[in-house]
Amino acid sequence: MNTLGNQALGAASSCRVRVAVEAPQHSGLTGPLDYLGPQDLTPGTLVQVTLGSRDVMGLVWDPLPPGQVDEDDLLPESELRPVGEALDALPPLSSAWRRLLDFAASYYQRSVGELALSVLPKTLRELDGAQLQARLKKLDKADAAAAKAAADAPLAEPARPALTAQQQRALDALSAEAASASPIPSLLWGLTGSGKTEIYLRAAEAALERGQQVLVLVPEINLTPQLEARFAERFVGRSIVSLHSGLTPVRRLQNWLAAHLGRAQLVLGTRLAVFASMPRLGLIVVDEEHDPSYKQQDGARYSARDLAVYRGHLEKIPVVLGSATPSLESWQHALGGRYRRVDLTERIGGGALPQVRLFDMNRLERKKGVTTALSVPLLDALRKRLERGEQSLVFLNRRGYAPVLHCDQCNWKSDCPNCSAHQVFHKEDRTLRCHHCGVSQRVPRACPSCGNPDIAPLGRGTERLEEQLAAALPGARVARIDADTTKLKGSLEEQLAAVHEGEVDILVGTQMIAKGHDFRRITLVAAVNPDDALFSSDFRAPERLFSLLMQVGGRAGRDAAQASTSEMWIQTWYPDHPLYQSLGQHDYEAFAGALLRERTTANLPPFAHLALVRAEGRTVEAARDFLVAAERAARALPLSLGLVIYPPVPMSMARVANVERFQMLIEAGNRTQLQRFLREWMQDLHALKRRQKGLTRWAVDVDPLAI
DNA sequence: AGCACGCCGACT
DNA sequence: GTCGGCGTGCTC
Repeated sequence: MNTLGNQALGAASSCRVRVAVEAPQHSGLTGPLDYLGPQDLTPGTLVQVTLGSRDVMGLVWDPLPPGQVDEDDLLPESELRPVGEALDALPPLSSAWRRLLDFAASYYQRSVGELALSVLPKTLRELDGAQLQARLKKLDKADAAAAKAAADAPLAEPARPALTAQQQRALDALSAEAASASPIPSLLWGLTGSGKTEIYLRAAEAALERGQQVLVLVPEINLTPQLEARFAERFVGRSIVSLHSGLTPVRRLQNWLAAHLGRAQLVLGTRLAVFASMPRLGLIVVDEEHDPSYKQQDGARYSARDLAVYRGHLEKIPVVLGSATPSLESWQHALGGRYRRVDLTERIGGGALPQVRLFDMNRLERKKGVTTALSVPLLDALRKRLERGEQSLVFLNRRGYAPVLHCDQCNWKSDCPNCSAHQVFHKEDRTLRCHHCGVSQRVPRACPSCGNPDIAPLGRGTERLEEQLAAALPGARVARIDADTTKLKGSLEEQLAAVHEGEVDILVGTQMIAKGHDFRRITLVAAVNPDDALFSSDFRAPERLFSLLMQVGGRAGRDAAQASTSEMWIQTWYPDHPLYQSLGQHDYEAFAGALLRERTTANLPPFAHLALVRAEGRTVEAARDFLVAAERAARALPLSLGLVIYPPVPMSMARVANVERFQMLIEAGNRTQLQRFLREWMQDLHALKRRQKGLTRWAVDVDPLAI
């Protein structure tokens, strides 16, 4: 690395520079490392540095305030290595951005370097100075051309629908917040179809007019094109880019640069976009803020929604969190006044929410050996839609034909050889497949254990439901949309188009069809077997079920003319369950209230703060022993009152792909307490890891979604 | 995580 | 003799 020495020597004087380097979490290196660099090296600049024997990308970090420097910990300058080439063609990442990353790294217990570098586009990390300059020049040219084209084209005034009185009030509330010197986040609580997107558009418009950039987060990649189209239509001539993991590397770099250089006025993206560098950021929108996809599930397990709120606080800009069924965390914040609640309770255009009918499955006469997936009244209701030429949607969140094959002579079940789960029977291709590790085999002709030829499917998935519907309703055009029918690229769009074209009478699907798609002609939605989630060990399962059913229900009655006749059927063995009762009234508020009371007594979030340490090993012992040692280390730390350490237990899915998994839970009364404890404990865990043989991985999950 | 260093077995 | 197996430990 010759180029670097020259540059370091060329500067008037070299001094100690802190550089966040791309060292993985497991190195145990947390903070930035010290290097020697020119005095005028601006924090936020990308630099090439040597780490051990290899060259890695680093990011110049802020010097420690003099009071915080621990002289004893400091390596003497003579042992520091010089920084390499600086990519100073790129404007430095801002101080606000660095503070966001400092916070995120420390909150989620990762090294800043690892986090900061991992949220930059891969291509950027691989570029050298000359390549970067070439890229920037190319971008300049493209920009100039686009600007010229925009100037030449007459600006058509986009159609802006008139706001309802309620929307106007909501927008006024958001504007008031935007005008505040340090705004608090707004929780936009709006039913499906109540016009939340229009509010986002108007709020964005106001920010753009102030010359600011706007960041809009959505939970899933497949929701970006839709929203992007909506924004593009409204903001003709403005520069809109998207940021998500589905982009090609070069595209991702281009879009990231456009945001970083302040040229993209709107940035739309999934959770990783919360780290987009935006110098004039003026508004952050988090759509469907309750969605679990905002929580990263590997690497640094951050919550993009929570970081969006923190970022808004840092930059003193408004944050809008939108949802029909807010997370209990956000709801509680709104109740406590930390967020401003803004309500949209009416559907646009006079549409009504479907009437909810709870069908009590206990009323079915039970015939031996007959699986009654579909009740007679539901079939009648479906038949009625069929006769009227209306569409129905039947929702079952379980793909495949049947979740398990069973031999009733010897009690054999189609267990997965690698996981603590059943292999699912897929009739279409005659396979048994594990949905966790992917292992697949042909369906056996007879019981592999006792030879009984009469092995039978137990329970039902979407494949079987499709079959049963077709048999029960001759002549109906039944279609199925789930992960199996949409494996090919573009096939989801294709199948949705067929539904829109009216080529389908009854659509069977998993939660895939719950989100975003605006089916105009559906007047009946049925959930045939939603009960499982009521008794899940996951304490957030009811919240998710409510939200999912609300969302699925929202697919019906979008067309005002048919809204009055639209229905949502729920087949349940527990029609009196409070969740269904609240759902029947479309009463999220009552439901949230009841859940919050439960959470208070059970001391669960949002009233407690949790962290989970997970360990994976080749053997049960390896995974368990690591956590046993971790527990011992934890108890040796000075523990403050209210901090609870739970003993290690196997995860609910104890084995996946032949990996044994254990976890242990930490519960704290408040965030600071949890943070302080974790910071200490992490040191121990890094040390323990090195001594634990057979341990494949371990990770800490702060604010875990499921425990 | 990489990557080097190091200390033992089977090859040209 | 030395090529290479992957256990151990470090990276400013």
